[in-house]
Amino acid sequence: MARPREFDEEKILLLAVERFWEHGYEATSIRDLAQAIGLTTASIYNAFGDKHAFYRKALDFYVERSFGDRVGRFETKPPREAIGAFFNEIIERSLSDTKRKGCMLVNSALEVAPHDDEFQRVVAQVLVRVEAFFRRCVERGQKDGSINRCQKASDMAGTLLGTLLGIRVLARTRPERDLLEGLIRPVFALLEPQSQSYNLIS
Amino acid sequence: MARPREFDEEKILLLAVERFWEHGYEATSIRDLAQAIGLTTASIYNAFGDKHAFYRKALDFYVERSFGDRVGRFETKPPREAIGAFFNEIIERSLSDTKRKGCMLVNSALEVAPHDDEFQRVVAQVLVRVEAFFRRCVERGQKDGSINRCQKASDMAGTLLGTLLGIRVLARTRPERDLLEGLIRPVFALLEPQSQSYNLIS
DNA sequence: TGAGTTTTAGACCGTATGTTCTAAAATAGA
DNA sequence: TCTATTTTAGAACATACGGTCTAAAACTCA
Repeated sequence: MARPREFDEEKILLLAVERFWEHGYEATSIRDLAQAIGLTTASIYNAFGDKHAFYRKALDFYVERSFGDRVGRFETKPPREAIGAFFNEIIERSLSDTKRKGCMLVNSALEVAPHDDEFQRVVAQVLVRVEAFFRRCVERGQKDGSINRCQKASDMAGTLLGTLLGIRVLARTRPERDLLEGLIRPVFALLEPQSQSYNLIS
Repeated sequence: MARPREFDEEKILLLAVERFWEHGYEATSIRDLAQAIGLTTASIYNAFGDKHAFYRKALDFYVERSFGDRVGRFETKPPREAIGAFFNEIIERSLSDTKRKGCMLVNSALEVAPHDDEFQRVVAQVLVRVEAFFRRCVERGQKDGSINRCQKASDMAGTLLGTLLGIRVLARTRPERDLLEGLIRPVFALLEPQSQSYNLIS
């Protein structure tokens, strides 16, 4: 038919994610991207549309990489463990994030979603997915007795989602292990079947 | 001495905060600001320095308005009430935030702090202040028996700070009352002296 | 009133932005 | 091998950016 592409779309998206993730939407120019990726701006426009569409594709790519498999992976574990492993991974990730990129979804939630209905929907949808994952974990745990039944599963799922988002914000300016590990302790205690009798101080 | 200023610095800062808050640092141009404020760019540069310094002044102004008096106001109340009132106010504020501006400090934590040491310090300092406020509340409550002693005050303060930040992120894309009020219920239960026996479902 | 000083208005500077154009290069099918 | 089609490279376009300059305006103090 015609001249074939000289690049691998997946590799391009990986590099695009990297830059959008680190600098955000506004502070990343098409020329930045072109140089980092090794393409001309014309090729980017030809292959991905305009900047808005390119960011959208990068974000989708990021989301699928970050949540797609992860949620499934954790969901096979016992509920308490699943939640614990999820948070531990987030904390380790946050602490080893030397470039302070944070979470691209959270970044998008604050930078682009509030002024753009499309991104608003996309981000909200992912947050709903994460919340649903937490709720399923809590419900399973409450059924098998490994998670405290004092709180409604939906409330607990919200708390876990809020805590997750809080960690991602906090770690961006204060990536301190003590702080992050300390703040999840009470939340985990909340899940513990008889948490109030454990962790007693003095 | 010389020609006097034609504007009131406080009114200018209020308008500048409004725009920086709504659109962020990158997406707000000096011309945007000049027009919104009713000054020329020359006057802005003359009075406030460059864009970076102007944003810094706007952020400081915002912080003092938002945290300065508030923390003091709440600190006179009984500890549990102080924390409860604080969160209720945040939730009401988030739900009535029709422009979805969120919290300018959180926005700064994600947009400017990670790439700028000065803002990194400023934001971290405010977060430390808020955390300290929560810790003082928890410590007072644990002393007078109104707050559960199962968790360390510093851990609880972290949890409260994380929850606060989480709410501010979540509300930006999903400003739903049920979600926000639900998510703080388990956190409040954690404070309750014998929370596990209350809030029992079925 | 006049000298000195600061603020104002708006043109201006160089650069960067998102995006498109032109033309060459590279393929597939006839 | 020729034609059709697509992707490339990079110049080009219009606009917007952060920031400065010039000159007039507006004041204080002598």
